[in-house]
Amino acid sequence: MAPGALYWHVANKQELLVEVADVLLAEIPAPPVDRPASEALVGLAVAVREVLAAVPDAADVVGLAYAVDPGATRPLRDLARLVHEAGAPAAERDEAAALVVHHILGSVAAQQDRSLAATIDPDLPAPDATAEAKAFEVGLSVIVRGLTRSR
Amino acid sequence: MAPGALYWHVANKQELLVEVADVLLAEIPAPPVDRPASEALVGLAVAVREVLAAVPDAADVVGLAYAVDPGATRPLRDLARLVHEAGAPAAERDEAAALVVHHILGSVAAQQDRSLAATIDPDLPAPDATAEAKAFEVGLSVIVRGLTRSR
DNA sequence: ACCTGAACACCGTTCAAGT
DNA sequence: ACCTGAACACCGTTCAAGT
Repeated sequence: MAPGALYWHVANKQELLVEVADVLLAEIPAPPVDRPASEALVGLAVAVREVLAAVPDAADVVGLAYAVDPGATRPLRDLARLVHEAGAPAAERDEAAALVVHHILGSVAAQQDRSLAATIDPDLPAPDATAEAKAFEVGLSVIVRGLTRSR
Repeated sequence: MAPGALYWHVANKQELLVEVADVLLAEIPAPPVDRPASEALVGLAVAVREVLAAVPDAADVVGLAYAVDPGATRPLRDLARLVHEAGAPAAERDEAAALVVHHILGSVAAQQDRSLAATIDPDLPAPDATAEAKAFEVGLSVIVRGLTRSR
């Protein structure tokens, strides 16, 4: 297809990227209902992070879509609901959910930045995926503590 | 000056933006020593966010620099120290500091994304800077609670 | 309805030539 | 040492013309 053909389907590049982000997030399974909210929240956040970590530039794309419409995708709506059930007051639900999303996207972007930097400059160490995931979960646990503390 | 003249001073645009970010971060005052760490942490995070929000692409640029070398700039070193003093165990200090940085950069990127989207699509609301700052502080307070809870 | 092909403006970058 | 001016490749977007 010629590049210009895309503009029959979307108004601009941003709109295209939003649809790409939707497709990426759609393959994430719904969180379990028979678990504590804080536990389900951690599981969902880890799942979202895993999916995005595999896709170059995923953080930018999803970040743009989320910034424009935070409730556009089901996994991120689930995330906001679980944040509330895990202890965030209703009035602070969206702000606390944004914190979780920022941590996910920041973690993905940092890992991809380190990976890119390592291929450009061979002196730099390539990131270890399991260590990155573990560091992410440490930050997550700080958030979860902050949420449960607030009810 | 002609645009090409810049390339006598820097290798590429990314390097230029890194220097811009460094200059901006450098003018952030050191946190006060006569205040509780959690309070100083909030003040510093807010100051960093304010400065970066004014610079296009600041989140990407600082994110890349931080991913490669988290301790490169003084304000971000101060941030990691205050995170520790606010309650993060030494073993989790860097991971908790990364959480704060992710929240700062995510908040800045989201605000700039929304601003850009509003100029492209006039139906979308332009972001309100003070509301954005307030939402950021709600997330920050969740982090601070999670930190103080962990000691 | 959907696509091609050619065009346009814009931008990051290079480089020979100037002072 | 530092800058200009012209060039280049690349990319987002438009649009008339095709099927």
